[in-house]
Amino acid sequence: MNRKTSAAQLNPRKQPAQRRAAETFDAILEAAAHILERDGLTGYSTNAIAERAGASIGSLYQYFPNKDAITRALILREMTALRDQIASIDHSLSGRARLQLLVSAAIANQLRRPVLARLLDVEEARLPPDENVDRLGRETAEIFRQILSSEDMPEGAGGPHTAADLIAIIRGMVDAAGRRGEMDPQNLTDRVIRAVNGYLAL
Amino acid sequence: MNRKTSAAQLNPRKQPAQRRAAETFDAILEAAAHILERDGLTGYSTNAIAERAGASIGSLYQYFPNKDAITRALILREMTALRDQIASIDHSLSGRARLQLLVSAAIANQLRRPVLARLLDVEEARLPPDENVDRLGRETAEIFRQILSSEDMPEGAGGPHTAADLIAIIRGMVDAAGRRGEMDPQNLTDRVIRAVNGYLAL
Amino acid sequence: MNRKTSAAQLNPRKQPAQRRAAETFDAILEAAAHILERDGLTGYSTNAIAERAGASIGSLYQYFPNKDAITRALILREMTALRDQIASIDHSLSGRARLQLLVSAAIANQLRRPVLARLLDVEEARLPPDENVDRLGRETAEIFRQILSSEDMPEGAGGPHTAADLIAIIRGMVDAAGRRGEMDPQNLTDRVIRAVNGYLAL
Amino acid sequence: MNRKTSAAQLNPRKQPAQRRAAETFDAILEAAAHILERDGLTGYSTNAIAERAGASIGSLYQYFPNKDAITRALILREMTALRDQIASIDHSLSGRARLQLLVSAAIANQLRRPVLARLLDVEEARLPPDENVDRLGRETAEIFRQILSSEDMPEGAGGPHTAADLIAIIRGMVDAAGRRGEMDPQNLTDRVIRAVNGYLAL
DNA sequence: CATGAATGAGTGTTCATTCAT
DNA sequence: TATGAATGAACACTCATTCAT
Repeated sequence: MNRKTSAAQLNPRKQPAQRRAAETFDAILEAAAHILERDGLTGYSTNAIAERAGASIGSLYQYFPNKDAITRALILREMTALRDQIASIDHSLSGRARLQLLVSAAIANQLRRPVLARLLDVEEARLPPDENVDRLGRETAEIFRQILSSEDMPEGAGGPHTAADLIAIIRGMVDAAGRRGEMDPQNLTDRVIRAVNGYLAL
Repeated sequence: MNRKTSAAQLNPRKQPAQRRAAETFDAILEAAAHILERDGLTGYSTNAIAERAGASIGSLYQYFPNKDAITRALILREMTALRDQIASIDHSLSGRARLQLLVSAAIANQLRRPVLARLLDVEEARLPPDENVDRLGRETAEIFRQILSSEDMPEGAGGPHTAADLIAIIRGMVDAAGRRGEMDPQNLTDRVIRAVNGYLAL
Repeated sequence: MNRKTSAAQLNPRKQPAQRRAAETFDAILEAAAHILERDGLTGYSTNAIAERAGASIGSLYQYFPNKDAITRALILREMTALRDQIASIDHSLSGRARLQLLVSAAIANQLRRPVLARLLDVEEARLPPDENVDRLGRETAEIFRQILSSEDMPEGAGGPHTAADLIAIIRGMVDAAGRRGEMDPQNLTDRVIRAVNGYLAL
Repeated sequence: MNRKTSAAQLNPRKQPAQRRAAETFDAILEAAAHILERDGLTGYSTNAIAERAGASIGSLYQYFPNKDAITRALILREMTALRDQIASIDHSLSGRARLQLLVSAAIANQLRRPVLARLLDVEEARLPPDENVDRLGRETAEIFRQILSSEDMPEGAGGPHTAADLIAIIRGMVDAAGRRGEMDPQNLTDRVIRAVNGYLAL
């Protein structure tokens, strides 16, 4: 896919301090998301992104040091959305209630833009590890773990792989359904929740 | 002067009739698998495949009409392995026993060469539909369905999405574990079986 | 990751708006003409054209979507030169006088760069029909027809094939002379005019 | 088109002494002619020729040292046909009568397989000069000259370029008609004869 | 002699990235 | 800072030709 990825160049170039800069930054990200959804990895080129964003290719490179940095920013954007959502779950609820909200949020996150989510998964696997992505992943897993270690949870629900397994089950099922063109999100959600509850022996 | 782009040449070019030909064919496939595992999609080029196979680029194109045909042959090879394995499960066993064997086979299949399996999944999603791949997929799902509709299986285990869901759960969990570099296959297998059984309410 | 072969991209990619762009565009065209003359179709490669034009291969593809588009632009350039020349013939002259000017212009056009003209004829026959080329051809034939249907022309001079026949006679004689390395253009012109007048029974 | 054309390798490799050899030789030539007519220069490859001839590519190279030698043999075959035809014109006829037969033969020769004739013209221009081709051309021109210098011919009909001019006129008109898809050979023949007679001031 | 698998230089084309304006 | 023309390494693929069997 890409030429060379010198390690130090994987994150956005500038903090978009000014309004206009932030707008261009977001426009590029959303353009990238759109192209990825509409044309897949095949059509995902920097020139296409810049054109769709209404920016010049030169401008794009003012905000991102290279193409992978755009992809990574997109991954971070989506991961952050999920993290924020599950971080806001009411702590006073029971473990079980919080778990249902957690799982629903994860499903919704994957189901909102399923094609984009799938391709970002693929890209995430291709990219070298990134500190920010890793940190967000750890934070998300930590929230899972807290909920899974509530009193009303079964023994062992808080095992070292549980959070990762749950996310993998959700992603796997939703991605596969998306590929098959499955259309009924409620039915899909029911099945995913069944799988998660079954895994947790709930 | 100009290229001809004959639309749908997606399958191997020649039946490897002679011994030497069959060897070259297999060498190319195995080289492709190796490159995919070692370098990912980034390094997966026809020239790299040919070099690794110890063949010239011209030879490669004697056996495959284009790059995608190599990938597809690889997908077929892996799918066939799984299909054959689960097709040989003893029909006289109980439904539950056959299901455990089925799931174990699927896990083993994904776990044998996890990186390869993952990337072939990605490529399969990108490639246009192929009759042979589709047929193999249908045959595999049919075997799932037969086992899931045994007498000792729960109601609704034979639902329209069950086979696909099970495969998605297995692939999702094993792929994610592979990405994290998880090392204990027995532990992973136990968790996958727990998830599958939970999903089936067994 | 395969090529897209968008079917009918046969015309220049960008209007050379800026000065520098126009220069590069022309440099590519003239380089293509030069290569064709010096090395024939054998040496007529995009890399050779770019190198001779002092441009990179990437630049070449900024101006032309593919190799055939270069050839077509060259054909149009030569056809336009002829059309413009004969379109400017003084309408107040007698039919016979205008015919002599017409034929002289056509001979001169073919004689100016005989090798190039010949090879462009060959390529034109190979290329799929193109609207612009066809239109120019029709416009040119129409001018022929107008002159041939003057009052002082013989009966039947305006027949449906007359324009095409005259062009074919001129091209055929001049091309063959060029191939034989004939050196005296005046002598050649005299013979061509004799053939044309003979054909028209003038 | 071709890689390298070492001068000494342009003619058939062996005199087809034995019957079987002669058959294969002819089969290859006719296959080449057929491919050229059906697929143009684009499809004119040694592998296609061998396949169509029912021979292996290895056999093809037993009879011809390289691809250009096939083309050249084809050119010789067609030139020989014309030369033989016009050589057999009855010497006791008047110059004018012999001329009409001559022109008719040349037209028929070009009209018999017009696409093939056109493409062989193109290839002849691309190939380096060849002794056999040159000799045949000289012989053909000599026959023209003899007829054109008959007593009943106009002054100057036997000029140094007359034979070449006549051939060029005929080829040019017939080729162009073929390209336009003209369908009425009698009408075309009439016009060609008019052009020839006009050129000769007959 | 015949075969056809193997070769590899060469071709057209793409696209991430740079830099003069 | 923004622009977009320019760059060129890299890629998929072809085809004339060779040579072991």
